[in-house]
Amino acid sequence: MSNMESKFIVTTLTDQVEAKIIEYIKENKLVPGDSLPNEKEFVEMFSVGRNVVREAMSRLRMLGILESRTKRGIIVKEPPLLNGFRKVLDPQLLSVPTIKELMGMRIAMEVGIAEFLFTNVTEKDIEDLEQIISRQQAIGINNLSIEDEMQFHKRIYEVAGNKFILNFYELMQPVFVFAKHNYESYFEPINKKLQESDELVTHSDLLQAIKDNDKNLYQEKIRKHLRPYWEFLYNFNNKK
Amino acid sequence: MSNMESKFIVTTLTDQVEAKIIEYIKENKLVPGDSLPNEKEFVEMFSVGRNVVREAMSRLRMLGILESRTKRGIIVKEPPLLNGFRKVLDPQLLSVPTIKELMGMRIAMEVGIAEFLFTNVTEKDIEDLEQIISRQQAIGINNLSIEDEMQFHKRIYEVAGNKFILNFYELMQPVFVFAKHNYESYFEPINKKLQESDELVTHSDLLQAIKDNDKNLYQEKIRKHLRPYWEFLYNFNNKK
DNA sequence: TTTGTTATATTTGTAGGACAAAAGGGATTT
DNA sequence: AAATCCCTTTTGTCCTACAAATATAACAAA
Repeated sequence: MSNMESKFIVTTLTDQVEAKIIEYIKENKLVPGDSLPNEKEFVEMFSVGRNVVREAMSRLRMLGILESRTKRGIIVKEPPLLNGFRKVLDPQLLSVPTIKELMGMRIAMEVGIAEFLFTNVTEKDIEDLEQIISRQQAIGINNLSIEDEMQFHKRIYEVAGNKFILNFYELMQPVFVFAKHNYESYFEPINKKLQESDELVTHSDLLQAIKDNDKNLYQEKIRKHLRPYWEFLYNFNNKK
Repeated sequence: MSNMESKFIVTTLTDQVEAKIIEYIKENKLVPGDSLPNEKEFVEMFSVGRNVVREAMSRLRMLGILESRTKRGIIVKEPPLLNGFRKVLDPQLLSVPTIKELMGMRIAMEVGIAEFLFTNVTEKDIEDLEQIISRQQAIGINNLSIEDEMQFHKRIYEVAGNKFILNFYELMQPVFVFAKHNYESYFEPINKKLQESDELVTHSDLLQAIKDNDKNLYQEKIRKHLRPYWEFLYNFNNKK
């Protein structure tokens, strides 16, 4: 079975059993709600110790693929998509290049959801967004508190109506908050330069594009709005 | 958010220890490369059995947050972002509404990466895309083989230059392949309707927009190109 | 017969011991 | 000083044991 019988054991038994359990689910076409064999049966099926089976199932349980209750056995679940992603998205664990890619992802998402935003937006949504903007308090040049900054964008995602994208955005927030906290001194000069060249885009500008029902303009503006983060990360990366 | 609010929310010791180990990493500001206490020390630190500590660490090892080698102990790693995501992205485990949200994500991404696509694209990239299109063989109305369909889009992502987004797309592929396989009969009528209304967009149309350096047109066209999938899922959802 | 209660057996969660394999560190030899 | 060998530590795996939960069977009551 394991043709890599060398000093470098890259796959542990747990890794293998984890894969085998997933394989079992696929082969037997189990869908959410169906029940799996219990631990003992897997132990016999794979000829491994109970610990190995338990570790493998523990992983799948964490991801939300499995759920087990004492005596009732183990059932397959529809997993929350971002369970594992959440735990990995710790700014402390990620390098700047990785954070830069995440920022690129965010820009792409916010530009892209304009497609949904403009078909879904209602008068009430626009009022909400106006309210949010009116409560914002600028600190320096286009520099809002984390909460204010988040609130507006989150509302945009909500209007767009894709829960997965919204969850995704919320998970990525800590990373951006971290970046903003740690490198705030970088943003001010970038913002200043943008302001001088008349390229600075505020939330009001974004809302105006929504009111005008000008999707292309909105996409252009959201890109520019997020540009300071992007530019900072780009510079940081090059310097390093 | 992702917690299914069942009557009995059971947090096992393993869940708690998993959280505590992450907490330990944060509190001690451990970064990739730093080493953790060994199993025994965690056992004493948290007053639990070794199995519990091992299960918790096994999870973190799977996500790529930890790496352990015999005797050298355990070190913190920069985790691959999509390790956990990959395992839950099994079309067999996901419901149609979830797949629909993923499709929305894809549309947003492909519209959004136009921002990067148009700044990065070179003459050679355009030649490549032309080559890819020339090798494609249509089956029915704008219906390509999975491989042909994938190849073009993958190349677009590559040109855009964000590895995370590319990985993300590649992970989602099986889901879309599954949808296409299972519901192929739905696509033909949708495509036919689009063709009659002159709204059908082929890869050639997309490439033309790139050649013309018309970003807004490209974004409009990529949305329409992906629309059959979207529409199918929308209909399917409503019917169900 | 049906319903309600109790007892039994099964299954997961947790603890802890044992041993093999790997690898760092130190002692020994050349 | 360099190479070699031995000891010890640490992870990976197996095993036994027991507590808690609960499905199932057995039994009692209506």
